[in-house]
Amino acid sequence: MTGGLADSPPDTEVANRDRLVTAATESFASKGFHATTTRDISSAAGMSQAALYVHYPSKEEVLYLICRTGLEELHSVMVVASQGATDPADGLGRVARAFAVWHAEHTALAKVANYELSALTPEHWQVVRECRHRIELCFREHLQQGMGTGAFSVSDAHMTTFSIISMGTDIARWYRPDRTWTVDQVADHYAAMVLRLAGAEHGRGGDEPQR
Amino acid sequence: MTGGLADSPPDTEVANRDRLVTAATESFASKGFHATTTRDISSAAGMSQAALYVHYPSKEEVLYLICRTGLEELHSVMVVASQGATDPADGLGRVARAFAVWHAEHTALAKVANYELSALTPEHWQVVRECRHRIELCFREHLQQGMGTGAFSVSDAHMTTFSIISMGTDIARWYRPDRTWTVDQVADHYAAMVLRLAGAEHGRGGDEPQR
DNA sequence: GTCTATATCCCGATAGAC
DNA sequence: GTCTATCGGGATATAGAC
Repeated sequence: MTGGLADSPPDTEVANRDRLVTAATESFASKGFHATTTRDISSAAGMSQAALYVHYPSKEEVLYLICRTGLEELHSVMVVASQGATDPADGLGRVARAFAVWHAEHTALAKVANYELSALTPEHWQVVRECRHRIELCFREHLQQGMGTGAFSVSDAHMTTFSIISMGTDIARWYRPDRTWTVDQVADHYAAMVLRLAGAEHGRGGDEPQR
Repeated sequence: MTGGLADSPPDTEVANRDRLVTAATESFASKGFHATTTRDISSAAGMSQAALYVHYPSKEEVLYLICRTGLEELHSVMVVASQGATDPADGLGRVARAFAVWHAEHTALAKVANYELSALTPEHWQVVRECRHRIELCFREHLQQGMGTGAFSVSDAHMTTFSIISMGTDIARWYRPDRTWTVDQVADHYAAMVLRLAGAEHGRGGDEPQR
């Protein structure tokens, strides 16, 4: 870019950029943004403290990047999961499952994107807020769709949506991969609970079409 | 205590102690422990920065006091609420209701006691951890009791307990008193959702005894 | 792009007068 | 118990050599 003849950038540069973000995500998740120093991040990435400022203008910008890209990825996963759903319960279940899988597989990222937002600048907080709103809408729209068809029975879609999201995001706080449950078990249980919250139990037999 | 003749302590002393804790709770909740300075706390309480150290040995001790007393109070509220329950569903519903009311009425305290724990010393964290465990047990015992009698239908008591607590604690993050819902509405909705998670719907009629 | 060294600032906690 | 003043340490971010 700056005038060299070689046009294949050395891999170490992008690797360093990425390692900084990875290290920051882990530290922000475990100790919190303000308890994490730029030395923590840089040394975990195998670099000097000053090297961080070559790649990112400030510690807060690193946080912003983590939150924004993380939530955009989460939203994308949810949208993809909902494609091809056959009915509201199927759609809500798919989205819930994807939500749980993502939170179980990206616990550090999820914790940062959910619990460190108060450290963002007002401008960055606005952007992240919109990401969160889209995710919220994704759940609520599925919920309201089923309420329209009679597949669900929900007294308040907003509060129910909050509860669904609370249950799911908190998976990132209590789930440990090396423990009692697999990611699939957690996701299955979560999806079942979401459908219970939606009041989606068709009688008790299970799959029989409603007559 | 220190030798004075008067034995009625001036009210301002206890008031100052309390105001420091109140101010710290608010600031820890909104900005986080590490983003809060001792000057923030003291000035919000109307005192100089050094005055904090007359009443508490360190900022971390203030956090510890807030978390411990807060969680003990919450547990106490839950125990009292469960007294006089007629059956498992009634008991779980009462505990859930109390849990929701407390979180809606003490949003700052609840946020600190749930999301600032990583700033505690290892020793203090152990104590707070036990408080949290008792609260968790309170829910899980009611759940398992109903599973024993057949009143509830739950595939995994531990995961369901986590979800119940996640839904409830997160009320402190989204509930605003001056908004759409009253505390009672939130508590009613939460209790109903908890019973859904427990699978406590007896058929569909409601109260009829199971035959 | 990475490093060492440093500027600048602010924090938690203490000292000592009143 | 409260205050003003300050110590010692460590934070973010920058400067400048390589």
